[in-house]
Amino acid sequence: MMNRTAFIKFRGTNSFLLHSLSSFQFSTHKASLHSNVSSLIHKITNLNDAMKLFDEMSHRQPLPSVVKFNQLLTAVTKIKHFSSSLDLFKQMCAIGVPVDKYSMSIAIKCCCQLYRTKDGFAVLGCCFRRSIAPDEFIYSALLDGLVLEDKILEAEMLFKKLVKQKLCEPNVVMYNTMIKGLCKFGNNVIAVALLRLMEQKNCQPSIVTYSTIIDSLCKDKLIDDAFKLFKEMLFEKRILPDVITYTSLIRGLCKFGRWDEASKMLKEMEDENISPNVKTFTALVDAFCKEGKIEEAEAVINIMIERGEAPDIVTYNSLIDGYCLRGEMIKAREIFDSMTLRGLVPNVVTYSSLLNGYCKNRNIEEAMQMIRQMTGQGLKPNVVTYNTMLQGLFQVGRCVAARRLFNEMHAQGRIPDRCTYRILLEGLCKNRQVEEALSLFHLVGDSKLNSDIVVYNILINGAGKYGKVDIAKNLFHDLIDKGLQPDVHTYTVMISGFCREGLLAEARSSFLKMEESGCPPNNVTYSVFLQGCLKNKHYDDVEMLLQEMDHRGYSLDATTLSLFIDHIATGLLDRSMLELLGKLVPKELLNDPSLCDWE
DNA sequence: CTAGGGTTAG
Repeated sequence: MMNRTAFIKFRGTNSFLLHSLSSFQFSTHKASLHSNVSSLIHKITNLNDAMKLFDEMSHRQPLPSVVKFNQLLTAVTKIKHFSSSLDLFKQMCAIGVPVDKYSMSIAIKCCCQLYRTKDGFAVLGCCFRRSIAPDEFIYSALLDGLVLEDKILEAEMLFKKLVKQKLCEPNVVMYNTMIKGLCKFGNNVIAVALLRLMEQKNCQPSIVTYSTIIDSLCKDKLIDDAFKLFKEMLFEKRILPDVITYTSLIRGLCKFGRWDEASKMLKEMEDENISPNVKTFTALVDAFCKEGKIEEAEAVINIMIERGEAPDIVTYNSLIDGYCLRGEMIKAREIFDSMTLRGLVPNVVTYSSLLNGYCKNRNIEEAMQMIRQMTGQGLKPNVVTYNTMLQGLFQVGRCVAARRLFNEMHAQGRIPDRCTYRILLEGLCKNRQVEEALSLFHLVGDSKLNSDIVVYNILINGAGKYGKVDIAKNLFHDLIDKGLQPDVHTYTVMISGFCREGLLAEARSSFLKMEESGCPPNNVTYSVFLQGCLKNKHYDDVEMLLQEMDHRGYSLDATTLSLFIDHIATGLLDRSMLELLGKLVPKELLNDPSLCDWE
């Protein structure tokens, strides 16, 4: 190894000497760095090293070949520093490196990954001007960019144009990108059709093709279809699944509570010598947390640590969210702190979960403190964060503060989404400002926001609660006119509104309409209707309703049960009803002492 | 020296 002085002497040129002296970390490490640029590029793991190397390269006389620069850009792109990579590309142009097709394709890819596909097309224009013929890599990057920006129609147009004008024959990667786009919008059927088309065109689908569609099917709860495709891939195409394919299937199974099958899959993958990785474990952690099974989630984390897989930010976020959902904020904070100690930096998702937890616990002060902490760390609240906070403020009745926050959200350039809108409407209704909610609704008018059954459910519920049954009825007709499909909630809030006004006949006819419309009542509907019957001393249907509930395997909630008990205690209902009621007591209430003194 | 698939929050 050369020492520092020897190296400087060896290099000789002034500019390099000055540069080296100004660089604090100069050492033998850099000497070897010079001797073989390629091997150094290979070892690039952080942006800083890459930038230094670029600087060093650009000061050389003569300049290293464009290939070396491309290699460096590739490395920077691989660590996802797209905008730095673009900067370097511009510098290459500026210092006169003769950029080629590779450089161009990297630049285009970076634009696209930065959600600047438009700029990507501008660079494509440069290609034409410099008579660099774009290849499948370049078109593929552009397609991916369009899909990334949800411009699926434009992607489709580009794809078709490539075929029609014979600009390039779509290959498996391009098909996969198109399939990803279709899946992103839930077009599973068309995605499969495209898979068939590529087979027809003799472009063999790959494991990526199958995994993309399998994942999408799992997300849409079509697990059995996913397995059909999985078997096709395995037995007809003889393509072996990998950890990604397994993880998608396992996530799908867990998410829908099919734990036994999930553990069978886990075993199967281990038998195939495919080890679960962080994402596989995190899928398990997340599903357990969402079901409130935090102990199991913690156990998974312990297993993964034992097996040498470090939980990452997503793993911890799932766990934190699990504790927040259970309202165990002290535990959530503990995980948050331990995560920070492990050097993991909390992100917007972490904070949003905590915020949600505090809001649900009606601890607005802590939530506000959390927002301050997150902005203090340079994180900008996003729509989800604002929505969470808005909901929290409305929940504790702080409508003015909510409005102020809504204005701030606007000022910060965050565009309210359909959830924001629902939260505003619900918040206003819950705080006795139904008129305000309705005028907001009318202000929004015929926009897509109002073609939402949930919006109608909120307003009908709001109107019904404040004795405006006529408005509720109008809203119901309005939604039918729009071609929207009423759901269980819609009928239930209508029934609730009718009952509140003592309009039992109308409640009854809505209830009966549910079954006809293929939207059978659930246990909430039964409870609401039964409470309405009892409160209005309208006992004709009660026994029949209870029997139906029993047949459907539903149970009564605590409120409805205690109302029944009151009615029996005061002699309004006959004690013979007790036997039937006993069958409808939910298991978790059986040990409740308050319900022991029935007899 | 380039390309495509799986994770978290309202």
